[in-house]
Amino acid sequence: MAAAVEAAKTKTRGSGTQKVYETLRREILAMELTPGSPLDEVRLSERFGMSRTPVREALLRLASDTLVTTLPNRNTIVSAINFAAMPHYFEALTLMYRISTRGAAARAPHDRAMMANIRSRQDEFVAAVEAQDAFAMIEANREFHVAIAELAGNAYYTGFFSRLLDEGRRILRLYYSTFEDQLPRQYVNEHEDIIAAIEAGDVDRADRLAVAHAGQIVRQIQEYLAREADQARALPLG
Amino acid sequence: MAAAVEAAKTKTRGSGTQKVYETLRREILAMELTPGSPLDEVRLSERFGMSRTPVREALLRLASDTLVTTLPNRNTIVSAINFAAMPHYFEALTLMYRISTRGAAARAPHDRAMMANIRSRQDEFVAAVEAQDAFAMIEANREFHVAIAELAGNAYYTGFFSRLLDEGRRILRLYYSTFEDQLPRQYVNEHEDIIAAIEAGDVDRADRLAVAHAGQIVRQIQEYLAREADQARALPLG
DNA sequence: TGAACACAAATTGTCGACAACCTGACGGCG
DNA sequence: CGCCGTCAGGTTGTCGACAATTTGTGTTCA
Repeated sequence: MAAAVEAAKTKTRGSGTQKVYETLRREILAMELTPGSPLDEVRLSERFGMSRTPVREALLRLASDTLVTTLPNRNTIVSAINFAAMPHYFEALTLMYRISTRGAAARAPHDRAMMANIRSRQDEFVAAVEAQDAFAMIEANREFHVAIAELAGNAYYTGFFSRLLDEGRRILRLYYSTFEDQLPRQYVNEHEDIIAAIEAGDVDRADRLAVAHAGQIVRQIQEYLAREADQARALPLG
Repeated sequence: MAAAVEAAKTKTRGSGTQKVYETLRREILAMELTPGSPLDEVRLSERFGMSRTPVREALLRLASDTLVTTLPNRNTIVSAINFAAMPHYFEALTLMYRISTRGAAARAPHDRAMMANIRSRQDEFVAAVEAQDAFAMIEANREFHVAIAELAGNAYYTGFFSRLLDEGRRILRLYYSTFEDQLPRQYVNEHEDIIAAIEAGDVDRADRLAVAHAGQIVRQIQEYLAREADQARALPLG
C-alpha cells in the first residue's frame, strides 16, 4: 500500500481541512473505507502531507455527520451501519420523499427555473445508469432528490433529507455492488414520472409516485438484506 | 466586565472542548450572546483559561449545529435568526410534533417504562412555569418533546426534532421575554392532554392534539412577531 | 477634496512538540 | 495455571509559536 503524499501543490489557506473532509467522506460513502476501519490522525496527516490539526478538524466534521465515531482518548473509526435501525431509516426516508415531492409539485408553477436543475440531475442519473457506474449513479440519485427538495424550498427539510440520503449511500453501495446489470432502469422511469407530476403541479400524484418510488427502493433493499441473511445462515462453519 | 478565568481546577483530559461547547451553546440559546456577536478565539481562550485549540474545536461543533457562522479567514459570529425562513421552520416543527406524538401513542402500549420519563419532564416543565423561569421552561419544553420522540423510537426523527427544537429556543426566548406573567399555563394543560392520548394509545387523538399544540405556539409567536413589526413601523425616526 | 496605494494591526489557519491516557505484553504472585 | 500489577509503545488532547490573510488607517497624488 503506497502511502504516498497525495496533496497537490495548490495549498490555498483554508483548503487543507476541506480536502481531507471531502476525500474521507467520499471514501467512506463509497465503502472504500469499511465500517470499523480505524482512522489514525498521524497516518492521515502523513498521507495528505499536512499537519494533524486540519486532519483533526476534518474528523470532527465527519463525526458531526455521524460518518465516523470518535472513541475518546482512543482512535476514531468509520461508523458502523446500523442494520437494526433500518426500518426506522426507511420510514424517515419515505416521509422525506413524500414531503419534498409534494412541496416541489406545489411550488413548480411559481418557480420554473429550478426545474432545469432537476432535469440535468436526472440526465446525470441516466448517464450513470447507462455507464453502469454504481457510485456515480448513487450520487446522481442523491442530487436528483436534493434538487427536488430545494425546489420545495424548505431548508430545514432539505438539510435533513440530505443527511438521510448520505447515510443511505453506504447501504445502496452494498446493494448495487451485488448485481452490475441494467436493473435500475426502472428507477429512471419512476424519476421521469415524478418530474412530470411536479411539472404539472399535481401534488397528489407526486405524493403517490413518491410513496411508490420509496416503497420500491425499500422493498428491493430489504430483499437484498434477506438474501444476505440467508447466505449467512447457510454458511458452512468449518 | 470581569473577563476572569472561569475554568475550575478539575481539568480532566477531554473536557476542555466540552466545557467551552456547552457554555457557549447555553449562552447562545439563552440569547446572552446576541446574533452577530463576534466570537474571538484568543479572547475565548483567555476567558476559559485554555489554549486556542479546544476553543476552536468547540466553535467547529457549534458551527455544525448552525449556532455560529464562521467567516473564512475572518472571525466567527453568532448565527443570525433567519426570520424569513420562519414559516418553513413552523411547518417542519409542526410535522415533527405530529410524527413524534403519533409514534409515541403507537408504541406506548408496548413500552410503559418511557412514560415515566415523559411524566418527569412534564413535572419539570410545570415547575419552571410556576417559578416563572423562562429559560428553564424552554429547556423543559424541549426535553418533554424529545422524550416523546424517544418513546416513538425513531432515532432519525429524534435527531432532526432535537435540532429543530434547539433552533427554536432562541425565538422562544425572545417571545417569552416580553411578558413574564402566567400565560403558558395553557401549554401545561395541552401537554397533559397529549400525555393522556399517548398513554391511551390513541394515535388519531394524539395527532390532533399535536396539530393543535403546534398551531397554538405558531400562532402566538406569529402574533408576537407582528407586534414587533408594528412597533418597528411606529418607531419615530429622529 | 477624493481616490488609490501601501502599510500596520489583528485574527485565523497551520505547524511541530509535549503531556496525558489507553492498550497490550511481560513478569510476579497466589 | 490463572490473576494482577507494572511497564513500554502508541495515540490522542493540548499547547505555544509562526505564517497567511483580511481589515482599517494613513499617506500620496490627481
